[in-house]
Amino acid sequence: MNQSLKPVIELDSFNAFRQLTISGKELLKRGLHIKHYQRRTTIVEKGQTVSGAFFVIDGKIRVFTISPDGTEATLYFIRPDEFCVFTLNCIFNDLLYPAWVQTDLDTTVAIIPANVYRSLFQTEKVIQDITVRAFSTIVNRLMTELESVHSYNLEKRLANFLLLSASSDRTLMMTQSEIAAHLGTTREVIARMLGRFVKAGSLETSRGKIKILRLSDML
Amino acid sequence: MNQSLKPVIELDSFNAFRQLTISGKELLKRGLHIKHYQRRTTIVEKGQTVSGAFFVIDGKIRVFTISPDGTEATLYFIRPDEFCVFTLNCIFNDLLYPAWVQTDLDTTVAIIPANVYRSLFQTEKVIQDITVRAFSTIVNRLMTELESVHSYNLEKRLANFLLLSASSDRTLMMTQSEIAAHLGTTREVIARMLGRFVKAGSLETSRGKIKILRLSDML
DNA sequence: TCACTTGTGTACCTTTAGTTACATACGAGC
DNA sequence: GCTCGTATGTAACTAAAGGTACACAAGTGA
Repeated sequence: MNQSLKPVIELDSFNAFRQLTISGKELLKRGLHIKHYQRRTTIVEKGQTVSGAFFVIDGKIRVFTISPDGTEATLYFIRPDEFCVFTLNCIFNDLLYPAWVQTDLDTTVAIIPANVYRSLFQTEKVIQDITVRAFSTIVNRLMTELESVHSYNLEKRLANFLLLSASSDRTLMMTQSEIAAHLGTTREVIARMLGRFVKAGSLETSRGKIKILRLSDML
Repeated sequence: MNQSLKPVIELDSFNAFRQLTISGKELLKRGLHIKHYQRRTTIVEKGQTVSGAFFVIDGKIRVFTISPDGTEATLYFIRPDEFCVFTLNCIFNDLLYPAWVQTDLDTTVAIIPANVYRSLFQTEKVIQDITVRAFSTIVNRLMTELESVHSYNLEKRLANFLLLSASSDRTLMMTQSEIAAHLGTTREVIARMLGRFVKAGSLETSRGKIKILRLSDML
Protein backbone atom coordinates (compact mmCIF):
# COMPACT_ATOMS: atom_id res chain seq x y z
CA MET A 1 0.00 0.00 0.00
CA ASN A 2 1.15 3.53 -0.68
CA GLN A 3 0.46 4.53 2.89
CA SER A 4 3.15 7.19 2.82
CA LEU A 5 0.96 9.51 0.83
CA LYS A 6 -2.23 8.93 2.68
CA PRO A 7 -1.49 10.60 6.04
CA VAL A 8 -0.57 13.84 4.31
CA ILE A 9 -3.81 13.91 2.40
CA GLU A 10 -5.80 13.04 5.47
CA LEU A 11 -4.04 15.60 7.61
CA ASP A 12 -4.88 18.54 5.45
CA SER A 13 -8.54 17.77 5.57
CA PHE A 14 -8.83 18.66 9.25
CA ASN A 15 -9.05 22.20 10.42
CA ALA A 16 -7.39 21.24 13.63
CA PHE A 17 -4.28 19.84 12.06
CA ARG A 18 -4.02 22.57 9.46
CA GLN A 19 -3.42 25.03 12.24
CA LEU A 20 -0.28 23.30 13.41
CA THR A 21 3.06 25.04 13.03
CA ILE A 22 5.40 23.77 10.31
CA SER A 23 7.49 21.85 12.81
CA GLY A 24 4.35 20.48 14.43
CA LYS A 25 3.14 19.17 11.12
CA GLU A 26 6.51 17.58 10.46
CA LEU A 27 6.51 15.87 13.81
CA LEU A 28 2.97 14.64 13.36
CA LYS A 29 3.54 13.39 9.83
CA ARG A 30 6.52 11.33 10.88
CA GLY A 31 4.65 9.52 13.65
CA LEU A 32 1.10 9.22 12.43
CA HIS A 33 -0.45 5.86 11.60
CA ILE A 34 -3.71 5.47 9.78
CA LYS A 35 -5.72 2.31 10.38
CA HIS A 36 -8.89 1.01 8.84
CA TYR A 37 -11.21 -1.32 10.69
CA GLN A 38 -14.29 -3.12 9.55
CA ARG A 39 -17.61 -2.63 11.31
CA ARG A 40 -17.99 -4.56 14.59
CA THR A 41 -14.29 -5.10 15.15
CA THR A 42 -12.94 -5.00 18.67
CA ILE A 43 -9.96 -2.69 18.48
CA VAL A 44 -9.01 -2.22 22.13
CA GLU A 45 -9.61 -4.46 25.12
CA LYS A 46 -9.64 -3.49 28.75
CA GLY A 47 -6.23 -3.57 30.36
CA GLN A 48 -4.39 -3.21 27.08
CA THR A 49 -1.50 -0.76 26.84
CA VAL A 50 -2.28 2.11 24.55
CA SER A 51 0.25 3.08 21.93
CA GLY A 52 -1.08 6.50 21.15
CA ALA A 53 -3.94 8.91 20.82
CA PHE A 54 -6.81 7.59 18.72
CA PHE A 55 -8.49 10.11 16.48
CA VAL A 56 -11.53 9.04 14.48
CA ILE A 57 -11.33 10.19 10.87
CA ASP A 58 -14.35 8.40 9.58
CA GLY A 59 -16.94 5.95 10.88
CA LYS A 60 -18.06 5.48 14.46
CA ILE A 61 -16.59 3.84 17.53
CA ARG A 62 -18.26 2.52 20.65
CA VAL A 63 -16.60 2.54 24.07
CA PHE A 64 -18.20 0.19 26.55
CA THR A 65 -17.75 -1.79 29.73
CA ILE A 66 -18.50 -5.42 30.41
CA SER A 67 -19.78 -6.38 33.84
CA PRO A 68 -18.80 -9.58 35.62
CA ASP A 69 -21.96 -11.32 34.40
CA GLY A 70 -21.12 -10.48 30.82
CA THR A 71 -23.60 -7.74 29.96
CA GLU A 72 -22.21 -4.81 28.07
CA ALA A 73 -23.07 -1.17 28.52
CA THR A 74 -22.07 1.64 26.24
CA LEU A 75 -20.20 4.47 27.89
CA TYR A 76 -20.06 6.75 24.87
CA PHE A 77 -19.50 6.91 21.13
CA ILE A 78 -16.65 8.55 19.26
CA ARG A 79 -17.57 10.20 15.99
CA PRO A 80 -15.46 11.65 13.16
CA ASP A 81 -13.13 14.46 14.17
CA GLU A 82 -13.10 13.37 17.79
CA PHE A 83 -10.35 11.96 19.93
CA CYS A 84 -10.82 8.96 22.13
CA VAL A 85 -10.38 10.65 25.47
CA PHE A 86 -9.48 7.45 27.28
CA THR A 87 -6.41 7.11 25.09
CA LEU A 88 -5.45 10.70 25.93
CA ASN A 89 -5.93 9.82 29.54
CA CYS A 90 -3.67 6.81 29.21
CA ILE A 91 -1.04 8.86 27.45
CA PHE A 92 -0.90 11.60 30.03
CA ASN A 93 -0.97 9.32 33.02
CA ASP A 94 0.60 6.17 31.71
CA LEU A 95 -2.46 4.06 32.41
CA LEU A 96 -3.86 0.91 30.90
CA TYR A 97 -6.97 1.29 28.81
CA PRO A 98 -10.00 1.14 31.12
CA ALA A 99 -12.72 -0.22 28.81
CA TRP A 100 -13.49 -2.05 25.58
CA VAL A 101 -13.63 -0.40 22.20
CA GLN A 102 -15.41 -1.64 19.12
CA THR A 103 -16.08 -0.10 15.75
CA ASP A 104 -19.76 0.49 15.21
CA LEU A 105 -19.34 1.13 11.47
CA ASP A 106 -16.41 0.74 9.10
CA THR A 107 -13.96 3.15 10.65
CA THR A 108 -10.72 4.93 9.88
CA VAL A 109 -8.57 5.93 12.81
CA ALA A 110 -5.45 8.06 13.04
CA ILE A 111 -3.09 6.99 15.79
CA ILE A 112 -0.65 9.55 17.14
CA PRO A 113 2.09 7.90 19.19
CA ALA A 114 2.13 8.88 22.85
CA ASN A 115 5.46 10.69 22.81
CA VAL A 116 4.54 12.63 19.67
CA TYR A 117 1.24 13.69 21.19
CA ARG A 118 2.91 14.80 24.39
CA SER A 119 5.43 16.87 22.45
CA LEU A 120 2.70 18.46 20.40
CA PHE A 121 0.75 19.24 23.55
CA GLN A 122 3.76 21.09 24.95
CA THR A 123 4.21 23.39 22.00
CA GLU A 124 1.08 23.53 19.89
CA LYS A 125 -1.74 25.71 21.07
CA VAL A 126 -4.22 23.92 18.80
CA ILE A 127 -3.45 20.61 20.39
CA GLN A 128 -3.85 22.05 23.86
CA ASP A 129 -7.23 23.42 22.91
CA ILE A 130 -8.36 20.23 21.22
CA THR A 131 -7.27 18.21 24.22
CA VAL A 132 -9.15 20.30 26.70
CA ARG A 133 -12.22 20.38 24.49
CA ALA A 134 -12.10 16.61 24.10
CA PHE A 135 -11.91 16.13 27.84
CA SER A 136 -14.71 18.61 28.34
CA THR A 137 -16.98 16.83 25.95
CA ILE A 138 -16.43 13.48 27.53
CA VAL A 139 -16.90 14.76 31.05
CA ASN A 140 -20.26 16.10 29.96
CA ARG A 141 -21.28 12.88 28.29
CA LEU A 142 -20.28 10.72 31.22
CA MET A 143 -21.99 13.00 33.67
CA THR A 144 -25.17 13.11 31.64
CA GLU A 145 -25.16 9.35 31.35
CA LEU A 146 -24.56 8.88 35.06
CA GLU A 147 -27.30 11.34 35.84
CA SER A 148 -29.80 9.67 33.57
CA VAL A 149 -29.00 6.21 34.89
CA HIS A 150 -29.88 7.37 38.35
CA SER A 151 -32.76 9.67 37.44
CA TYR A 152 -34.75 7.74 34.89
CA ASN A 153 -36.11 4.25 34.57
CA LEU A 154 -35.13 2.01 31.72
CA GLU A 155 -38.19 2.83 29.65
CA LYS A 156 -37.38 6.53 29.60
CA ARG A 157 -33.74 5.83 28.87
CA LEU A 158 -34.75 3.54 26.03
CA ALA A 159 -37.06 6.18 24.57
CA ASN A 160 -34.29 8.71 24.82
CA PHE A 161 -31.80 6.36 23.22
CA LEU A 162 -34.14 5.64 20.32
CA LEU A 163 -34.75 9.31 19.68
CA LEU A 164 -31.06 10.16 19.79
CA SER A 165 -30.04 7.22 17.65
CA ALA A 166 -32.69 7.49 14.96
CA SER A 167 -31.63 8.88 11.62
CA SER A 168 -33.39 11.89 10.15
CA ASP A 169 -36.19 9.75 8.75
CA ARG A 170 -36.93 8.58 12.29
CA THR A 171 -35.69 5.12 11.51
CA LEU A 172 -33.22 3.06 13.45
CA MET A 173 -31.45 0.04 11.99
CA MET A 174 -30.57 -1.94 15.08
CA THR A 175 -31.46 -5.26 16.63
CA GLN A 176 -32.94 -5.55 20.09
CA SER A 177 -29.77 -7.23 21.34
CA GLU A 178 -27.68 -4.30 20.21
CA ILE A 179 -29.98 -1.84 21.93
CA ALA A 180 -29.84 -3.93 25.08
CA ALA A 181 -26.03 -3.83 25.01
CA HIS A 182 -26.03 -0.07 24.76
CA LEU A 183 -28.32 0.34 27.74
CA GLY A 184 -26.71 -2.38 29.81
CA THR A 185 -29.72 -4.67 29.96
CA THR A 186 -31.02 -7.80 28.26
CA ARG A 187 -32.79 -8.41 24.98
CA GLU A 188 -36.01 -9.63 26.56
CA VAL A 189 -36.46 -6.46 28.56
CA ILE A 190 -36.04 -4.36 25.44
CA ALA A 191 -38.52 -6.55 23.58
CA ARG A 192 -41.07 -6.06 26.33
CA MET A 193 -40.66 -2.31 26.33
CA LEU A 194 -40.70 -2.00 22.56
CA GLY A 195 -43.86 -4.09 22.68
CA ARG A 196 -45.45 -1.56 24.98
CA PHE A 197 -44.41 1.30 22.72
CA VAL A 198 -45.83 -0.51 19.69
CA LYS A 199 -49.09 -1.17 21.51
CA ALA A 200 -49.27 2.54 22.34
CA GLY A 201 -48.75 3.36 18.68
CA SER A 202 -45.44 5.18 19.24
CA LEU A 203 -43.35 2.79 17.17
CA GLU A 204 -43.35 0.29 14.38
CA THR A 205 -40.90 -2.59 14.58
CA SER A 206 -39.64 -5.03 12.05
CA ARG A 207 -36.61 -7.26 11.82
CA GLY A 208 -33.57 -5.15 12.67
CA LYS A 209 -35.48 -1.93 12.24
CA ILE A 210 -37.49 0.47 14.33
CA LYS A 211 -39.55 3.34 13.00
CA ILE A 212 -40.58 6.10 15.36
CA LEU A 213 -44.12 7.29 14.74
CA ARG A 214 -45.02 9.56 17.61
CA LEU A 215 -42.19 10.74 19.79
CA SER A 216 -44.39 12.74 22.10
CA ASP A 217 -45.96 9.76 23.80
CA MET A 218 -42.65 8.16 24.61
CA LEU A 219 -41.16 10.71 26.95
CA MET B 1 -7.81 46.51 50.37
CA ASN B 2 -6.00 44.50 52.93
CA GLN B 3 -7.21 41.34 51.25
CA SER B 4 -4.18 41.64 49.03
CA LEU B 5 -2.01 39.92 51.58
CA LYS B 6 -4.08 36.84 52.11
CA PRO B 7 -3.93 35.37 48.60
CA VAL B 8 -0.16 35.70 48.58
CA ILE B 9 0.19 33.67 51.72
CA GLU B 10 -2.22 31.03 50.48
CA LEU B 11 -0.62 30.95 47.06
CA ASP B 12 2.84 30.15 48.21
CA SER B 13 1.67 27.11 50.03
CA PHE B 14 0.85 25.25 46.80
CA ASN B 15 3.48 23.62 44.71
CA ALA B 16 1.41 24.20 41.64
CA PHE B 17 1.16 27.92 42.00
CA ARG B 18 4.75 28.35 43.09
CA GLN B 19 5.82 27.18 39.68
CA LEU B 20 4.08 30.03 37.90
CA THR B 21 6.13 32.67 36.11
CA ILE B 22 6.42 36.08 37.74
CA SER B 23 3.83 37.57 35.43
CA GLY B 24 1.59 34.57 35.95
CA LYS B 25 1.74 35.05 39.70
CA GLU B 26 0.95 38.75 39.29
CA LEU B 27 -2.06 37.99 37.12
CA LEU B 28 -3.32 35.38 39.52
CA LYS B 29 -2.84 37.54 42.58
CA ARG B 30 -4.86 40.35 41.11
CA GLY B 31 -7.86 38.16 40.32
CA LEU B 32 -7.94 35.54 43.04
CA HIS B 33 -10.72 35.38 45.61
CA ILE B 34 -10.63 33.25 48.68
CA LYS B 35 -13.91 32.13 50.19
CA HIS B 36 -14.74 30.22 53.33
CA TYR B 37 -17.86 28.12 53.65
CA GLN B 38 -19.30 26.30 56.59
CA ARG B 39 -19.95 22.58 56.47
CA ARG B 40 -23.15 21.56 54.62
CA THR B 41 -23.49 24.81 52.70
CA THR B 42 -24.80 24.69 49.15
CA ILE B 43 -22.36 26.78 47.17
CA VAL B 44 -23.43 26.19 43.57
CA GLU B 45 -26.80 25.20 42.16
CA LYS B 46 -27.51 23.58 38.85
CA GLY B 47 -27.93 26.06 36.03
CA GLN B 48 -25.99 28.78 37.79
CA THR B 49 -23.42 30.77 35.84
CA VAL B 50 -19.93 30.10 37.07
CA SER B 51 -17.65 33.04 37.75
CA GLY B 52 -14.40 31.18 37.79
CA ALA B 53 -12.40 28.08 38.48
CA PHE B 54 -12.94 26.66 41.95
CA PHE B 55 -9.89 25.28 43.68
CA VAL B 56 -10.28 23.60 47.04
CA ILE B 57 -7.65 24.76 49.52
CA ASP B 58 -9.02 23.05 52.56
CA GLY B 59 -12.02 20.93 53.50
CA LYS B 60 -14.12 18.77 51.21
CA ILE B 61 -16.77 19.42 48.61
CA ARG B 62 -19.49 17.18 47.24
CA VAL B 63 -20.78 17.41 43.68
CA PHE B 64 -24.14 15.74 43.17
CA THR B 65 -27.25 15.56 41.03
CA ILE B 66 -30.88 15.67 42.06
CA SER B 67 -33.35 13.55 40.14
CA PRO B 68 -36.91 14.68 39.36
CA ASP B 69 -38.25 12.78 42.37
CA GLY B 70 -35.82 14.58 44.65
CA THR B 71 -33.28 11.92 45.49
CA GLU B 72 -29.69 13.02 45.41
CA ALA B 73 -26.71 11.09 44.16
CA THR B 74 -23.09 12.00 44.63
CA LEU B 75 -21.08 12.29 41.43
CA TYR B 76 -17.74 12.87 43.08
CA PHE B 77 -15.90 14.67 45.84
CA ILE B 78 -13.32 17.43 45.55
CA ARG B 79 -10.52 17.35 48.08
CA PRO B 80 -7.78 19.85 48.97
CA ASP B 81 -5.46 20.77 46.11
CA GLU B 82 -8.01 19.78 43.49
CA PHE B 83 -9.92 21.85 40.99
CA CYS B 84 -13.63 21.47 40.45
CA VAL B 85 -13.52 20.19 36.91
CA PHE B 86 -17.07 21.22 36.14
CA THR B 87 -16.11 24.84 36.70
CA LEU B 88 -13.18 24.40 34.32
CA ASN B 89 -15.59 22.90 31.86
CA CYS B 90 -17.91 25.88 32.20
CA ILE B 91 -15.04 28.28 31.76
CA PHE B 92 -13.69 26.72 28.61
CA ASN B 93 -17.06 26.20 26.98
CA ASP B 94 -19.14 28.95 28.47
CA LEU B 95 -21.63 26.55 29.99
CA LEU B 96 -23.94 26.73 32.96
CA TYR B 97 -23.00 24.61 35.94
CA PRO B 98 -24.43 21.13 35.43
CA ALA B 99 -24.93 19.93 39.01
CA TRP B 100 -25.23 20.90 42.63
CA VAL B 101 -22.30 21.55 44.94
CA GLN B 102 -22.23 21.42 48.70
CA THR B 103 -19.47 21.61 51.24
CA ASP B 104 -19.09 18.38 53.12
CA LEU B 105 -16.84 19.91 55.77
CA ASP B 106 -15.86 23.50 56.56
CA THR B 107 -14.13 24.45 53.36
CA THR B 108 -11.86 27.13 51.92
CA VAL B 109 -12.04 27.70 48.20
CA ALA B 110 -9.91 29.80 45.86
CA ILE B 111 -11.82 31.19 42.92
CA ILE B 112 -9.88 32.17 39.83
CA PRO B 113 -11.97 34.32 37.50
CA ALA B 114 -12.69 32.77 34.11
CA ASN B 115 -10.70 35.23 32.02
CA VAL B 116 -7.71 35.01 34.34
CA TYR B 117 -7.77 31.24 34.17
CA ARG B 118 -8.00 31.25 30.41
CA SER B 119 -5.04 33.62 30.16
CA LEU B 120 -3.00 31.50 32.50
CA PHE B 121 -3.87 28.41 30.50
CA GLN B 122 -2.52 30.07 27.36
CA THR B 123 0.87 30.89 28.78
CA GLU B 124 1.59 28.83 31.87
CA LYS B 125 2.75 25.27 31.39
CA VAL B 126 1.88 24.38 34.99
CA ILE B 127 -1.70 25.41 34.49
CA GLN B 128 -1.96 23.40 31.31
CA ASP B 129 -0.68 20.36 33.11
CA ILE B 130 -2.90 20.85 36.11
CA THR B 131 -5.90 21.29 33.89
CA VAL B 132 -5.30 18.14 31.94
CA ARG B 133 -4.58 16.20 35.08
CA ALA B 134 -7.76 17.46 36.68
CA PHE B 135 -9.81 16.42 33.69
CA SER B 136 -8.09 13.05 33.63
CA THR B 137 -8.88 12.39 37.23
CA ILE B 138 -12.51 13.23 36.86
CA VAL B 139 -12.95 11.20 33.72
CA ASN B 140 -11.62 8.23 35.62
CA ARG B 141 -13.86 8.80 38.58
CA LEU B 142 -16.98 9.25 36.51
CA MET B 143 -16.20 6.22 34.42
CA THR B 144 -15.53 4.08 37.46
CA GLU B 145 -18.77 5.22 39.03
CA LEU B 146 -20.76 4.57 35.86
CA GLU B 147 -19.19 1.16 35.56
CA SER B 148 -19.94 0.21 39.13
CA VAL B 149 -23.53 1.41 38.90
CA HIS B 150 -24.10 -0.94 36.04
CA SER B 151 -21.95 -3.81 37.24
CA TYR B 152 -22.77 -4.13 40.89
CA ASN B 153 -25.88 -4.23 42.99
CA LEU B 154 -26.57 -1.72 45.68
CA GLU B 155 -25.28 -3.94 48.47
CA LYS B 156 -21.86 -4.25 46.87
CA ARG B 157 -21.75 -0.55 46.11
CA LEU B 158 -22.70 0.21 49.71
CA ALA B 159 -19.98 -2.07 51.03
CA ASN B 160 -17.51 -0.41 48.73
CA PHE B 161 -18.65 3.05 49.77
CA LEU B 162 -18.31 2.22 53.45
CA LEU B 163 -14.82 0.85 53.01
CA LEU B 164 -13.70 3.86 51.00
CA SER B 165 -15.29 6.38 53.35
CA ALA B 166 -14.19 4.90 56.63
CA SER B 167 -11.41 6.63 58.47
CA SER B 168 -8.27 4.76 59.44
CA ASP B 169 -9.89 3.36 62.58
CA ARG B 170 -12.55 1.75 60.39
CA THR B 171 -15.17 4.10 61.67
CA LEU B 172 -17.58 6.20 59.68
CA MET B 173 -19.47 9.13 61.15
CA MET B 174 -22.45 9.38 58.87
CA THR B 175 -26.19 8.96 59.12
CA GLN B 176 -28.09 6.49 56.98
CA SER B 177 -29.77 9.35 55.11
CA GLU B 178 -26.42 10.78 54.13
CA ILE B 179 -25.21 7.44 52.89
CA ALA B 180 -28.43 7.05 50.92
CA ALA B 181 -27.90 10.43 49.27
CA HIS B 182 -24.41 9.46 48.18
CA LEU B 183 -25.58 6.25 46.58
CA GLY B 184 -28.73 7.72 45.09
CA THR B 185 -31.17 5.63 47.07
CA THR B 186 -33.38 5.93 50.14
CA ARG B 187 -32.73 5.70 53.81
CA GLU B 188 -34.86 2.59 54.33
CA VAL B 189 -32.91 0.60 51.80
CA ILE B 190 -29.65 1.50 53.48
CA ALA B 191 -31.10 0.58 56.88
CA ARG B 192 -32.13 -2.81 55.55
CA MET B 193 -28.72 -3.52 54.07
CA LEU B 194 -26.83 -2.30 57.11
CA GLY B 195 -29.12 -4.56 59.11
CA ARG B 196 -28.00 -7.51 57.05
CA PHE B 197 -24.35 -6.59 57.50
CA VAL B 198 -24.83 -6.27 61.25
CA LYS B 199 -26.58 -9.63 61.39
CA ALA B 200 -23.64 -11.12 59.51
CA GLY B 201 -21.26 -9.58 62.03
CA SER B 202 -19.50 -7.34 59.51
CA LEU B 203 -20.55 -4.07 61.14
CA GLU B 204 -21.60 -2.37 64.31
CA THR B 205 -23.99 0.53 64.07
CA SER B 206 -24.98 3.28 66.44
CA ARG B 207 -26.55 6.68 66.01
CA GLY B 208 -24.67 8.46 63.24
CA LYS B 209 -21.80 6.02 63.37
CA ILE B 210 -20.74 2.81 61.71
CA LYS B 211 -17.84 0.63 62.74
CA ILE B 212 -16.49 -1.89 60.28
CA LEU B 213 -15.55 -5.15 61.95
CA ARG B 214 -14.85 -7.61 59.17
CA LEU B 215 -14.42 -6.20 55.70
CA SER B 216 -13.82 -9.53 54.08
CA ASP B 217 -17.41 -10.72 54.38
CA MET B 218 -18.81 -7.61 52.79
CA LEU B 219 -17.37 -7.82 49.31
C1' DT C 1 -37.65 16.15 83.51
C1' DC C 2 -40.28 16.48 79.44
C1' DA C 3 -41.15 17.85 74.87
C1' DC C 4 -39.02 17.76 70.50
C1' DT C 5 -36.06 16.77 66.82
C1' DT C 6 -33.47 13.56 64.45
C1' DG C 7 -31.96 8.98 63.59
C1' DT C 8 -32.91 3.98 63.43
C1' DG C 9 -35.34 -0.70 62.80
C1' DT C 10 -38.59 -3.23 60.41
C1' DA C 11 -42.72 -5.15 58.31
C1' DC C 12 -45.42 -5.13 54.23
C1' DC C 13 -46.45 -3.94 49.59
C1' DT C 14 -45.47 -2.34 44.73
C1' DT C 15 -42.76 -1.62 40.89
C1' DT C 16 -39.06 -2.47 37.94
C1' DA C 17 -35.90 -5.21 35.91
C1' DG C 18 -33.62 -9.60 34.97
C1' DT C 19 -34.27 -14.89 33.97
C1' DT C 20 -36.04 -18.90 31.86
C1' DA C 21 -38.12 -21.04 28.37
C1' DC C 22 -40.34 -21.43 24.19
C1' DA C 23 -42.95 -20.32 20.00
C1' DT C 24 -42.82 -17.97 16.01
C1' DA C 25 -41.27 -14.96 12.16
C1' DC C 26 -38.10 -13.28 8.75
C1' DG C 27 -35.02 -13.37 5.03
C1' DA C 28 -30.65 -14.64 2.62
C1' DG C 29 -28.94 -18.23 -0.09
C1' DC C 30 -29.55 -22.54 -2.02
C1' DG D 1 -40.14 -22.53 -2.42
C1' DC D 2 -37.26 -24.66 1.41
C1' DT D 3 -33.76 -24.44 5.06
C1' DC D 4 -31.37 -22.53 8.58
C1' DG D 5 -29.44 -19.09 11.32
C1' DT D 6 -30.88 -15.03 13.44
C1' DA D 7 -34.35 -11.92 15.32
C1' DT D 8 -38.52 -11.27 17.68
C1' DG D 9 -42.74 -11.90 20.87
C1' DT D 10 -44.37 -13.31 25.10
C1' DA D 11 -45.64 -15.58 29.35
C1' DA D 12 -44.43 -16.90 33.97
C1' DC D 13 -41.30 -16.47 37.60
C1' DT D 14 -37.64 -14.38 40.63
C1' DA D 15 -35.00 -10.89 42.48
C1' DA D 16 -33.80 -6.19 43.58
C1' DA D 17 -34.97 -1.97 44.98
C1' DG D 18 -38.14 1.63 46.14
C1' DG D 19 -42.33 3.36 48.93
C1' DT D 20 -45.40 3.55 53.00
C1' DA D 21 -46.11 3.42 57.60
C1' DC D 22 -45.08 3.40 62.06
C1' DA D 23 -42.69 2.22 66.55
C1' DC D 24 -38.99 3.35 69.04
C1' DA D 25 -34.37 5.24 70.55
C1' DA D 26 -31.01 8.78 71.34
C1' DG D 27 -29.65 13.07 71.96
C1' DT D 28 -30.98 18.45 72.80
C1' DG D 29 -32.51 22.11 75.15
C1' DA D 30 -36.11 24.66 77.54
